[in-house]
Amino acid sequence: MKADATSTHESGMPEEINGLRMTRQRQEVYRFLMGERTHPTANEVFMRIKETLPNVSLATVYNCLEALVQHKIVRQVNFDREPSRYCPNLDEHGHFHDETTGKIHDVKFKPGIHLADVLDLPPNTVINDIEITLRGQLACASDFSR
Amino acid sequence: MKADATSTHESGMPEEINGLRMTRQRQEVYRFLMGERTHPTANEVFMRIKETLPNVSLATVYNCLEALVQHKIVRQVNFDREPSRYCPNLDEHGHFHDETTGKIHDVKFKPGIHLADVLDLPPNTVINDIEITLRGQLACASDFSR
DNA sequence: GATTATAATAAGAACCATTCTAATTTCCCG
DNA sequence: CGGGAAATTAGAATGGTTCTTATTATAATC
Repeated sequence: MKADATSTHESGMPEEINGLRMTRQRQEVYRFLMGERTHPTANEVFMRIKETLPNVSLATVYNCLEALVQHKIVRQVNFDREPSRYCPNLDEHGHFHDETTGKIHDVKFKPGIHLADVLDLPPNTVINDIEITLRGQLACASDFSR
Repeated sequence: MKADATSTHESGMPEEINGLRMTRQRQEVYRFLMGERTHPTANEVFMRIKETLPNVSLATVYNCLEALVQHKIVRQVNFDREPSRYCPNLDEHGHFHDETTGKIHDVKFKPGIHLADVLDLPPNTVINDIEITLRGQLACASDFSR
């Protein structure tokens, strides 16, 4: 029932991103996502930022994530009907779920390729969002190192 | 608690598909999906086959759908976290969700293109499943007619 | 700087697609 | 036909997410 005395702007984060006011909670969610590359779920974000903001609520984490997604600051990634995951990589890319390790990796297109170019869509189709997800096994030595 | 006297094989359906015994319920689910191209949800399948099998249960519809999916007879299609939809088209293809009409359309690749070929994956990666979903608006006159 | 309006947050209840459980029925195979 | 395995049913349970309501923080205005 009682929110923190969340003095909002002590960190080096801008007051707004893409028109979204960066409250303390949104900052923490965003900062965590930027540092993580494991595509965490809402609950994982929640557990992690509770260390910094002990009174944060799960609902707020969902609210923050939704706001970040709607302002195109992070992307929401879904594998089948598993819990949604969140990704700060805004480049056009897909996601590979390694069934051996459980890890999720970003997958880029080969140079010069854009998905819309290889799909057989009617002319003038407007594409607002694309999601590409793969499941499989990575060869042992592979690590997607860049 | 009481199941129908479901005499199984009066129709022209094979007794097995891909090693899956085609019970009456599975037949009805499969037949409906083959006739529909609207990518129905489990509940839509349920409501429809209840007309033929009044005692069918929703759990059975889920069981049937899962069995059909696992035997690669139909595909499960997910848009974000909306209810799963089911698709009898087994060709490699994606799905376009038209936000204007709410309809879902199959999307083919341009001739000769395979998704795995345009992705930048480590060598020897095993891909078990690919899902491509798009959201957007179809130009007015377009209808994906083939 | 104080006041009011608007937006964001917190806590927990509610939602709903899906899965699970237990009992019953059907199918398969001798 | 009989026994065991598989499938079905109905309803309860699950769990990620959303909703509701009250409270708190921020922005706008005086």
